[in-house]
Amino acid sequence: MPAVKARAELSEAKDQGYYSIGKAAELSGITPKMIRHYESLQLIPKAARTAGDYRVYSAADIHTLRFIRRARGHGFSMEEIGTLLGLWRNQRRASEQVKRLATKHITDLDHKIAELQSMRAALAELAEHCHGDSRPDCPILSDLAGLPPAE
Amino acid sequence: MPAVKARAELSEAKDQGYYSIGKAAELSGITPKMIRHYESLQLIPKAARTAGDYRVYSAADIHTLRFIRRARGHGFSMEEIGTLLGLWRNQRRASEQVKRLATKHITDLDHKIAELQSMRAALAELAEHCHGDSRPDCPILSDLAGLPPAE
DNA sequence: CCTTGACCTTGCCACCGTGGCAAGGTTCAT
DNA sequence: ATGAACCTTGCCACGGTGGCAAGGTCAAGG
Repeated sequence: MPAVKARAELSEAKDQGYYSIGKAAELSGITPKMIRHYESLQLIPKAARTAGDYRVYSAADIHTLRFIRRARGHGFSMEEIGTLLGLWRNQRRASEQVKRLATKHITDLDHKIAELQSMRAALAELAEHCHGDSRPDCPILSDLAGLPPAE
Repeated sequence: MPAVKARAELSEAKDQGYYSIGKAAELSGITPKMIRHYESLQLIPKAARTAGDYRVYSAADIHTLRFIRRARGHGFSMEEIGTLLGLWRNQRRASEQVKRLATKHITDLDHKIAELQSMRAALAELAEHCHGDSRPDCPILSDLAGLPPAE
């Protein structure tokens, strides 16, 4: 008897406020591919399935996916997002835990920013002294070669 | 007849100023693993081999490896480094080409820096308003959930 | 001569986050 | 009933790096 209702199950699901993975992707801004990936990482619970084995998502699931998308936007790693989701779902969390995670992430970002900035500064300095014309002499290459800027 | 000289070939090579991959790694600051990887990417030419199939490196090879290490330190991608190596080896290059590559890379760095900085600013703002105590209310989670900072 | 240990060889798997493609199944509208 | 649009799983790729395993080579010392 599952076969009987199978044919219409997806549209039934739609009627009841459930979404296919494509629709969930559209609503959350996460590709179907990544939604499946997050499921495999156990970031999100296994989606319910129709008789035809299609995943279906509730409005609450979409909400979770949006949460993930925003967290990615802040640069959190998948692992951190897993923790954040746990805290979000736990009504008895302490805001201290969230803040600690965020603060740690901010210092990570600071390190990355500082690293990129020092690369940028070094390169800008070199590029500034490069003629940038048809001559071969170039302080950038000299630097990479480990020579004094022999310009 | 290769078998005759095989036994001593590595030490012979050493006498002639050639280095094993481990020594090259030590001198260049690049792990043996990555040296092999760069070879497979054709970033560096295939190393010569002893009769025992050990790779051997000349002082010039070490120089190239150092070049790569410095370029990585400036954040250039492998592909960009390939181009830089080509320019370095080409006596008739125009410094303009090098400068263009570097300038492009600087703007890439600027984009990344700006992205990280905006993440950092947003998070810092949220974290600042988080009590960070035992209470569950947290503007960081509210933000991720897409809610107004309901604090 | 033979052993020992340090080094080398190749090859495969992992990370992270994402994208692509292929081969097949389902659903829906015409 | 057919075709288009969607879904399913599974594998491969990127970049750049690390790890591990199973085997070969080399130098030194008993």
